[in-house]
Amino acid sequence: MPELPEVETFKRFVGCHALGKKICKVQVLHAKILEGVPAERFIAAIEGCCLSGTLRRGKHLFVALEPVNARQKGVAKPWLYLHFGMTGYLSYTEQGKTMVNAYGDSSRPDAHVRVRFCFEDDSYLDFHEQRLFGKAGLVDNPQDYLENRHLGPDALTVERQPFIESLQSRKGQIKPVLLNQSMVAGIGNVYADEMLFQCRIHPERRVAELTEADLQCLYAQMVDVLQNTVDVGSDRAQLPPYYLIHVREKKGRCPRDKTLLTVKTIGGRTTYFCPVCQH
DNA sequence: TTTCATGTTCAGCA
DNA sequence: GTGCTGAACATGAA
Repeated sequence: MPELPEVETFKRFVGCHALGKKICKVQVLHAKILEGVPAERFIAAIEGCCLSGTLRRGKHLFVALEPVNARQKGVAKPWLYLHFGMTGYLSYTEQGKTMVNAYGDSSRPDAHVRVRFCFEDDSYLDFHEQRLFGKAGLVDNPQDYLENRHLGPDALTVERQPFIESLQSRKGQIKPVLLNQSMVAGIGNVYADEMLFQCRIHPERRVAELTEADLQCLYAQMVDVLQNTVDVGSDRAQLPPYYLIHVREKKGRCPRDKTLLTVKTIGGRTTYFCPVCQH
């Protein structure tokens, strides 16, 4: 479920708990999570480094590695790359106490740890990913990596006009366009539904049919919805009561008019919307 | 036992 | 090249 706000929360989590710490050991508990790098090389590249910075675009997180010992100094280090797939999250454990993001699952702490980064002070950072759709890897240059994947600008930093122009350059239904990471990076299924609900736009509307007001609203709500979620540390329960997210379930009712929500597959993804107030 | 899930990528077709 | 559909990936919950 991690979309942009959750990954931003993970980024801050790393910044808060792990930045500046030296990694003395890396454990790869499930090699399938690694993307394009053998476990030995992944481990060798990271052990002995400090985590020295973080970078995020859309749902992609990069952590800068800085060599600590003299032999490695001056050598260009790759970045640690993390993608959280559908079920990924981080936890940090110090003196037997485990901290998990609001978003994470603390009921079965070790069940899906795929990579563990151990620090010199005996604390450690765990990358959890139940379904193995996520990825961990090494990237020489995050910009090139994102470019090669045709990733669009980040949804929280893209400016209004470029966003609207990019939207208008696409054809088809609005919802699949919002989910297209090459248009804007970071919007996932849940927040796409939320933006459309807040703007009262039907998810199957063609982009070409949207009015100027619709486009302006989408930009404003994209920023609002994502920023509001970041601001509550991705604890969705704290989002405003009029958000669709609280009733985004079978038999859920529209927060505005209490109409039974429609559930429909649009662009291959389960979509919730109010058949009365979204059109 | 079967269906479904919040992400991404790719094949195939128009 | 774009748009659209469906499948695949792996796991567990309902």
